[in-house]
Amino acid sequence: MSDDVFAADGRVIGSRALATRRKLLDATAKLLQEQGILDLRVVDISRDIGSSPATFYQYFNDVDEAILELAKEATEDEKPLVALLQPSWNETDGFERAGRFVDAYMVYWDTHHAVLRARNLKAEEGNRYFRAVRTEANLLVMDALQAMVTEGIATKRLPDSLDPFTTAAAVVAMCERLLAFRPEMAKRGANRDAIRNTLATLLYGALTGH
Amino acid sequence: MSDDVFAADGRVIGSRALATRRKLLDATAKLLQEQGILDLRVVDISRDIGSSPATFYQYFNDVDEAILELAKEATEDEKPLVALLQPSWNETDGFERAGRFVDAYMVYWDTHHAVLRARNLKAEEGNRYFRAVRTEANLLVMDALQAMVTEGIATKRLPDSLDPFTTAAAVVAMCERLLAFRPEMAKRGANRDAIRNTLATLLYGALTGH
DNA sequence: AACCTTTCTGACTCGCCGTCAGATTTTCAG
DNA sequence: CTGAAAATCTGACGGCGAGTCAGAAAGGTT
Repeated sequence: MSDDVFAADGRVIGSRALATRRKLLDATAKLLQEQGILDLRVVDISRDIGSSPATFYQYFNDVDEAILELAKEATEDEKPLVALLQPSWNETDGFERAGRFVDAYMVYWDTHHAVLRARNLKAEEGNRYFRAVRTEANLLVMDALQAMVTEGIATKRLPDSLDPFTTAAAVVAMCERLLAFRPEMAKRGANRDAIRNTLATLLYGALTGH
Repeated sequence: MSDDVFAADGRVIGSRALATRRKLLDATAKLLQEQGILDLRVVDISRDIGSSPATFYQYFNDVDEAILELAKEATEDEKPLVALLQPSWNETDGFERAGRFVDAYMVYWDTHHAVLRARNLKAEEGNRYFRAVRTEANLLVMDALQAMVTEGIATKRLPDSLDPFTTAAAVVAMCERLLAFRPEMAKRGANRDAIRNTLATLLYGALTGH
């Protein structure tokens, strides 16, 4: 397997081109954050790196392809989260570790929220490539979460009306979406610590039954 | 206060125009569902009702305005959900009532998911009007949820590390987002009943502490 | 029927998308 | 160092959808 990066026409690209491609990706991420996916235009991305639209199409067939690449890069940053779930949380340090997981998740979300939001929208609208990337990212964490729930059910701390896979999905869903609400919750008085502790309490309860 | 409906230029419209406006809203909802917000074009909406783009602009300043109207209509359908949360769930019938709430929420979501997704995207991207509509919709249910959590903390069934407002937000977040995952979860073996029961169990636990 | 009001639309300008031929820059053999 | 080949970049263009407006069409009133 090769680490070569390809242009839109399939040829392998050199270091100058690689740098241009990188600048395009960074500009895409920046504008996605500033303007949102609905107002993201290839013209603006190109202009941002002092180049012409044609250059963008040298490296990506369309804007989606660039966003997809960014989504894949974001997935990389999700991998370290798994370590915070293993081994399973126990009664001694479980709640504290749940808090650390939430902290790490918040940093991850803050770093990538514009890209993740775009990824999720595309996935929900049925785009297979974005679905695949989202599923891969979610499964990373969900495998570990699912194992925790299964263990909780086996030791009778959790009711067997919980389906482990669905519970894992629910936990991911809660983390993702609650953080999307944060700006508005802040206006209504819920500060970062309240959110952190509440989320940690809910996760600790749902995953371990303690 | 009047129930008059206005055209984009502010004049009150008659019954023929009202019917046209209705057709445009219905077509917008349909195409939003079929094609997603990223590919929603005024040309298509107009064509769908056998009319010209100019007609659309008689009634809405842009596509957002039509979607906002649909989002307001969806909020109406959320109101009945509140009744399922009052009075608070107790040990006798609580779990069963949680299940009924989840059922109703699923129907609500299935009916309006395309519009709600668009509403949420716009709200998350910072659009104040969509934020206001989303907040209003969420508060409907969250007020009741928050009361349940406050009661659970007062009776020591729930830990006081939970912030009632945040917990209510987390519950709404979980419902909303988990349902968005549903199509993919189905592929991995989680059927409707598993989702329903898991969600009901999690809600019952998080809201009442039972 | 003549006139007035409401509603609809053809036709236009503008800006972005995506393409391609050719210009520019870099590489490297001799 | 030089000149030719390879890699990279871009000006300019056709096509399409957004949004506007003047005037056409439909409907209502007397």
